[in-house]
Amino acid sequence: MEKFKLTDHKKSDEESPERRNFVRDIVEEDLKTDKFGGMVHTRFPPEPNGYLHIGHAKSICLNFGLARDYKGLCNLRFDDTNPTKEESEYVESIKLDVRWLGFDWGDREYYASDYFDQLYEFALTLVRKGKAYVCDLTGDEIRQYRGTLTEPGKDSPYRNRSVDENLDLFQRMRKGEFPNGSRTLRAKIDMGSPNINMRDPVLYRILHATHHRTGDAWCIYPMYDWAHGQSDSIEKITHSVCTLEFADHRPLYDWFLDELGIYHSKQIEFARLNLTYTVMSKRRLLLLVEEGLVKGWDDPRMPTISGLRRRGYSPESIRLFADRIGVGRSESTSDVALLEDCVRDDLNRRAPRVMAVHRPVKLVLENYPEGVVEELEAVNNPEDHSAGSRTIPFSKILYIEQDDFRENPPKKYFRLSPGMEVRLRYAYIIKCTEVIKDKATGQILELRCTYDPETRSGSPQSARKVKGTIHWVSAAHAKDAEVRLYDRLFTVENPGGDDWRSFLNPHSFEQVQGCKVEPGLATAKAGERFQFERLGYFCVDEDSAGEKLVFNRTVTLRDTWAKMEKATDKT
RNA sequence: UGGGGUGUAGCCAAGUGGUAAGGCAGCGGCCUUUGGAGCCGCCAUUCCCAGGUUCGAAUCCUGGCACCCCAGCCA
Repeated sequence: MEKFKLTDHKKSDEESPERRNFVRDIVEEDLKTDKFGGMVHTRFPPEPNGYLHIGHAKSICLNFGLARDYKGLCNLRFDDTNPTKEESEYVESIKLDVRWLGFDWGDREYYASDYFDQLYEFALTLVRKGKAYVCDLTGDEIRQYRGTLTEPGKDSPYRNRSVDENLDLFQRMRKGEFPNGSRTLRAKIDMGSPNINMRDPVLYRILHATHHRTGDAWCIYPMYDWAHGQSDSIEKITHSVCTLEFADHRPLYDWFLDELGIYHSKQIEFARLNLTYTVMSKRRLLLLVEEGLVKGWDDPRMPTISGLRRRGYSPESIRLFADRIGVGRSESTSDVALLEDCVRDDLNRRAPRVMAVHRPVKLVLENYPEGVVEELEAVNNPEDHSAGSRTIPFSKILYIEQDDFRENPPKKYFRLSPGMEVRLRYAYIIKCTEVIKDKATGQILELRCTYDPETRSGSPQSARKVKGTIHWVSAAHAKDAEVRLYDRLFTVENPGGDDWRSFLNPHSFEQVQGCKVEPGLATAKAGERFQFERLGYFCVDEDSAGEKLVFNRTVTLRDTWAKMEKATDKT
């Protein structure tokens, strides 16, 4: 259909070479010096204690992206060393999210808990070397002995137990002879270290708890520091990428690997993602869910992968975002507008166009014949010739957007108003002749218009210049739909402090009933994405069923008119 | 005088001694049967500050300043 302009566009950023970042520099340098035998093997190590969010997506894209680009591998490893917080439900959601994002870990699905035996053996090795001891101090005492940020700690009175005694005690810890919290296994390093992580860190704690995978096989569980690096080593991870707060742990990470004399992975820290107008910590996200401030982990307002998915974000758009924000070591907060730009960028190329009216107002074409229905051709996607076209019904009674009519139009308002002309997309040019209102309330009930039969789309007369084009739907043929509009979850860029909840945006969710959509949408399936012309990108919600159509607004289209109005409001 | 880290535009971010990429946001304009998309242009004489080295410094040196992280038997 050549009468409508089809646009060409530059190719996706995703297809262009990856941008430079310091992690890639390190990897390339290691490849050049053959530090890891030419291998690149990364891992994504989530703790299954919550749902993944967009910050995890950054890490996933980094780790799996490194493996992809340097012909290496990336493992999925669950860091499940704390049975009191972890659940299988989270394992499943994490796997689904990583897969949905487009990454594949092959058969390399690992669990730190797979290594409990090995880790225990490693601990025995350390004990035998005199580099670890069983400590009977209570939690409180350990804290007191640890010293402070500015004062060194002091040695535990149990620090110099004999190897034999340590061996005996540790084995009995493992057998379950002692109650929770009564003893720990600690590394013997340096209580005077300026790095608190080196002040005899706890390796094992006693926890009589059922683990989601190992059941009751264990009652001692390894701490993060003890489990993580050794797990990396067991898997022969070359580059162990983690977030900045673990930089202080690196000396300990290295110490364990050196003492054990095993494969030495390299830990590299990068800055975690922060996003404006939302919160990202698992703790806060959990609170939002638990306190019912949102409808669940997959509430479309949540920055979780599942929330973004339900909102209509595509995996491509999230990967594009990850590429565009880059990877660095300086703490930063990315503008959510960039994320929004990424979905628009992706969906603009791919989402079929469709006409839908949010808040309908009836429009009657006085000079249009009664009972006639025309089938008009409409382009499915002006960005994609191959998407073809469809046919949409047109008749005497239509619905248009309330917002597309103003009785007293402001300057530069190009839409419909009394006596003015406007084009109905893919149809005719019409003129408004009368406004019928409710006498009591003044509410507009109906617009009376005439159409110009010469201007049917595609005819020579249709080339006539008219300021505005609006969307519409034929009243008799339209399907009813519910549309859910979402806005930013918070009203401020950085909702921090104890009262962060007070910045929740009361208008972040609006449910609009009685929307009218073109008939072809009746068969749309959950997850399908569309552009509602002039309004935004929408996707079919999973609540959609049979006759009941439900759409989520992913993001609005860029709206320069709204921007202009807002600007003039201010002056 | 605890340790670790970071400071390049409103937000991200390249830059690795040779005269400040790119994206988002913003601002103009063109084009348009989506006020969409696309296209064009503008947007850091200066890189936290102050000294120094050098023909030449965001890059090197010295000294400051600011911010973030660490005192879980969480990860």
